[in-house]
Amino acid sequence: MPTQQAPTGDDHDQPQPSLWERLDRPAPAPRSTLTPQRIAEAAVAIADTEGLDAVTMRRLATALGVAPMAAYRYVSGKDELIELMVDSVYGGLPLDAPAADWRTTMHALAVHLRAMSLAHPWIARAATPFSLSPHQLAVPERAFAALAGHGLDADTTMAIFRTVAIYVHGSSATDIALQDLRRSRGWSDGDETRVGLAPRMSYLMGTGRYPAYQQYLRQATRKDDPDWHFETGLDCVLDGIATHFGI
Amino acid sequence: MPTQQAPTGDDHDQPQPSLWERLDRPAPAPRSTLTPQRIAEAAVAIADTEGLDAVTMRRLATALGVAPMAAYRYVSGKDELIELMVDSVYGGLPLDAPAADWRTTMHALAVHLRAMSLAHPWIARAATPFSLSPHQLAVPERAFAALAGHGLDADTTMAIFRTVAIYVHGSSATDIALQDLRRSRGWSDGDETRVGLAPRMSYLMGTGRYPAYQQYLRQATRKDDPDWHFETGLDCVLDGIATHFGI
DNA sequence: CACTCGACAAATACGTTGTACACGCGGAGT
DNA sequence: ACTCCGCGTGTACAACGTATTTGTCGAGTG
Repeated sequence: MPTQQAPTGDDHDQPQPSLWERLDRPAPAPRSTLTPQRIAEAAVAIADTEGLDAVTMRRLATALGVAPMAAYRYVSGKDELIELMVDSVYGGLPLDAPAADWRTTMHALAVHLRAMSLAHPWIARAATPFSLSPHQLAVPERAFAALAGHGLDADTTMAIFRTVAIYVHGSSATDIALQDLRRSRGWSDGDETRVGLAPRMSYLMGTGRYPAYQQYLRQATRKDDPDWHFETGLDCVLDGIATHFGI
Repeated sequence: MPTQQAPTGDDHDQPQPSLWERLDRPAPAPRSTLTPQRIAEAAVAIADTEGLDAVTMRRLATALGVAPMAAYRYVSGKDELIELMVDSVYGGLPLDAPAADWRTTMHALAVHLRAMSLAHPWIARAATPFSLSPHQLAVPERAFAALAGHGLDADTTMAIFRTVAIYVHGSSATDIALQDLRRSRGWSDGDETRVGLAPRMSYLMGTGRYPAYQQYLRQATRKDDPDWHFETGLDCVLDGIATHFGI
């Protein structure tokens, strides 16, 4: 029913709603000042607790206590909203003073980036490692500074940073994908996940087309240790940089 | 939550026969015009030419010449549709016979995976490198076979594959993100992109907060050569594996 | 101090999406 | 020949992003 509760229906009878009528109307609209920061923080909070898909212009608006379209004064659309969210999170990245050697600095950078991704599991899906936002740019800036002074040319420096950044980004994204699968299926620990995946697995292994993979499943002992995998891969990447460029 | 539709009572054996299991059971009947293969191919065709967002259940249905809901007989929802699309593309991956040494095999695998990602630019966004679909599983299977015989334990073997796969995936995803940005803004070559990005860039550089990055921009000469970056990073990763594990 | 006006938020509306549900048809098994 | 089951159709709905219109606050001006 297209009902309309607007009290201004027949105003020739009563020029304006009476004082009492006005009095218990919901709220005089506290005129909360909206800022990009507040918008970003609210959106990040929603994404952190309910996932990126829960970040809806309407949901964001109710979280901010404003009307659905209010945020459009500050962002041109949802894409910009997400850019804003990503930059906001990168703003919280700890960029400690560069260590003596490049490797320590790059390792620390990688660890911090990973921690950031895991704390905001939506960010890997929302961001490319190389967007041109102020706080994201601070990451290559730090890396370039750490790599300077080894006689590397600009392209090589970028290639090194790119390789590390991509590895960290992809590694976190992989961990998070599994985490999301778990959450969406309601599995808590690794064993429950294995049980949940068992039908699919036993079908696939039953085909006999994956003997090497099957052997891996039987012998592996660190399948549930993403940190070990992360560190091992990162060491590989850093070792590779060191030997490939002799630094 | 007691959520189980079970429209027909023959599934008390197994709750869900898992897409893939259903897939290679004998062709149900020639009388139906719709098959998972046809659905997957049509969806992939749409995604290839118009992007992943253009893959809509309705759009897919019209491409197949059927009613909007028809595909739901074969996939339980859009998620399964995308799984099907990804597996279909992986099915076209050339897995040539393993070479003598692991490095050649892994390098070839990486190159083929990259070619596949660039040919279907939506796939990096749609897939994790480690989904459990039949054709995707063939990739680690091949890698494990290539790495066998070096005395590596199962966890290490997986770590190596994981590192390479993540690098390839992330590298392609990065290239594609830039490509998408170009296409969405209508920029054709690298120069046009630079012109389009100039305002943003000059603002950011004007803040003076990124001296090292600014220097990179001045000195770099291979900014538009993603293949060079890919190969350089891949060589790093493979070198790292070789030295880290002494193989 | 009254008034105007521009900036901002509210309200409403539209087109599109994924998908639940009930229906009709047509060939295979009895 | 009749039945039944699997397959495609049609209709419907809630939720989404966002364009457009409408109201209202508060600073600037005389």
